[in-house]
Amino acid sequence: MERSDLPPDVVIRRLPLYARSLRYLLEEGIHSVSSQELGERINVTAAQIRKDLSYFGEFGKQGIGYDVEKLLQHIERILGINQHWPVALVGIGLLGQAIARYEGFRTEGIEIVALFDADPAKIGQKIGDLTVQDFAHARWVIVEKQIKLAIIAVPALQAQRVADVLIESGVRAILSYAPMILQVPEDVWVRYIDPVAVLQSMTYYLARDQQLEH
Amino acid sequence: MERSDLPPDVVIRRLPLYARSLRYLLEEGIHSVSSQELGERINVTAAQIRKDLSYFGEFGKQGIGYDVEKLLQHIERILGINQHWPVALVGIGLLGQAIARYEGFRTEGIEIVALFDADPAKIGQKIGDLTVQDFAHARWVIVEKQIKLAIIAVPALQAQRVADVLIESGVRAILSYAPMILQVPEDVWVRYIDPVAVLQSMTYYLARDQQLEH
DNA sequence: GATTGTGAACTACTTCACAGCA
DNA sequence: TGCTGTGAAGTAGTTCACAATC
Repeated sequence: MERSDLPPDVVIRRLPLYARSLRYLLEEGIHSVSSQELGERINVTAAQIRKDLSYFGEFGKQGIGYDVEKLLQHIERILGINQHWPVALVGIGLLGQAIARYEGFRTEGIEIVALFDADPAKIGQKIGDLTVQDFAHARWVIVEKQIKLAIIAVPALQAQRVADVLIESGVRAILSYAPMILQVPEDVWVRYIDPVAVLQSMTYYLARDQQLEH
Repeated sequence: MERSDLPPDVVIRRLPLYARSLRYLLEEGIHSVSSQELGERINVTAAQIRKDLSYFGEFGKQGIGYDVEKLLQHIERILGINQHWPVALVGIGLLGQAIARYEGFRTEGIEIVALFDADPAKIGQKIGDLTVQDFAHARWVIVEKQIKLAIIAVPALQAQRVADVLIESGVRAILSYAPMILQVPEDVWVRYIDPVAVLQSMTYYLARDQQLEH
């Protein structure tokens, strides 16, 4: 393969799963792994893993496999999660609070450093060591802290307005929990967390199987 | 196209987005829509929408487009969300509580009808009109209420054990928030909500753009 | 005139299968 | 001998482009 081939986005989206699995291996004290073994843990074929990694270099040893720690470091470097990425969270409802307190977000490159809400009842409230700030001041904080990544956890109808402000302030990637497709400039990345859509896509298969039973 | 072609899973996963957009159109009082207009709202090409729908039948009118209400009904029928799907939620931490209280889950086919946790401090607690039950009793409840769908919101290391019990009890589709790939029989569907992985995949592009600036 | 439904063409992604190396 | 890295083959998904038709 030409190294000039850009890695497809599907590959980029699998890398965090590889990284996580490698971290679990390390915790178990396993220091060497083959593409086969790694694949079995995360339900991906061995060929897929090898092909994915080949976009970025040669990290394994024939006859042996991969050094877990080294491969993890390579992947973290590729993803940029060896760096520190400050994240803004907008919307401190129940979901926002759960996100703000979730330990899993305090790992590998990502740290929530600012909380925003427009509700006066929420502004000033403390969550962990952070204080909820007025969304009206978001711009200043985002510029000041050089925040490029944001999480949106506001109701559907407010999501676009919030996204517009964030992007204007310098945010370049958004993770949105709002059930609403956002319109953004093409140099901004948006991904969605949409549990309802996910459940509704699974009911298709359940309904179909139910048919077959009768 | 042969109607006998099975719709690919990507198509099934897009249907809930089409349905949601159609509901929003109805709320705006719009009763007719072309594939072009619908596509612009959800950032999907017109051809994609038409092709997707063609797996299931012919729902539009040449020169006109689609009747919003009728198309919505067709899609809800296809997805099986015209039926009622009782859902079990396991893990009533902060995230579980946010999920249990989230209004968005109380729509279109889906209803959380049982809450489980293993923590004695949580068992008996009321959330909305539901009472948190001991996970040890999950099996009986799942069989009794014929629950086929479950949401897992427990820590990573407990997720597999929880999934095993759920599946043994009759659950056939799982939405997991745990950062852990589950091993399940092939007739069980699993999907993941993994915000950390999503954020970490976006840092790739941010890091790359940062490179280009220098 | 506008817009659907759909084969055909195209693009993207995955898997195969094996040379090459430890 | 065992396992990687990778072209080639195969499979899946998207877009094109246009006949059909409202």
